[in-house]
Amino acid sequence: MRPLFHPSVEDVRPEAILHALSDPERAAIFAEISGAGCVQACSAVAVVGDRTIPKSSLSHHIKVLREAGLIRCERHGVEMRNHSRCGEIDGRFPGLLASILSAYALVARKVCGG
Amino acid sequence: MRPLFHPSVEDVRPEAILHALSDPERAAIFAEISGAGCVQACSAVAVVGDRTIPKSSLSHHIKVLREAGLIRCERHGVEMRNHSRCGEIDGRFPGLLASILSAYALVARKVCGG
DNA sequence: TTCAATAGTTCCGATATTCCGAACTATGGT
DNA sequence: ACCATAGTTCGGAATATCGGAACTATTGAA
Repeated sequence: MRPLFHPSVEDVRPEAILHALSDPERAAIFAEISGAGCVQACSAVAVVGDRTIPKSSLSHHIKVLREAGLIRCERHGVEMRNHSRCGEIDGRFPGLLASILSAYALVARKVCGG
Repeated sequence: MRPLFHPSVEDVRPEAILHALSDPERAAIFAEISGAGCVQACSAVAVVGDRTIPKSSLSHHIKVLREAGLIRCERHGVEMRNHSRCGEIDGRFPGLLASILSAYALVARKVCGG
């Protein structure tokens, strides 16, 4: 299998990032990947909140995140490992990802009453 | 004409903001409204870059920005005045709008070679 | 009050996107 | 070679977006 396409940092576009993260499920997936630094396998993030995401949808979400430049995906044996590109992106668009993830975290906290 | 719906600040959702600003034209419109503090009439923002936006599309963009909580719209006589709600939103999601607008500004600068 | 001009909204068909089950592909173990 | 595991692609239904044409709201003039 040929290596997956990843945009270089300088090709990353703000609209792609915002679009990718404008889906709360995708944002949650990205937050988990970023939090863990490296999340092993798509299946590891297949449950968001109380909903199990169908694997075709999950595959699509991962692809959107990858093509937006937000994550880096590598195959290790039979599974895929997803790494956040948070650091790279932050170098280019300082504070962007942090403020987006904080915004979602704030709302999640409120909704859950935690 | 009954007053337009505007969400209160605490009802503003991150996904709505990101979705609204994930369209570069809409982001440009919002940037202009925010820059001017108050932009008079939709027609004042009807040209983005080198493209003139059809008025039905513009009306739609303004509606999306309004319903996301990003702008406040008031009719003054025959025209609409659009105010940025940047301050309110920043109180709730600190740094979010600033980093998004900066990201777009950075890319625009690069593309235009200015 | 009637008419015209201006500013924006709504309608609706064409196009594009999203969602997800089913079928398919890739890799590792036996 | 075969099976199991992990993920991707296909395809069609549901949904969203775009924009021209028709419509509505407001002001000002006759």
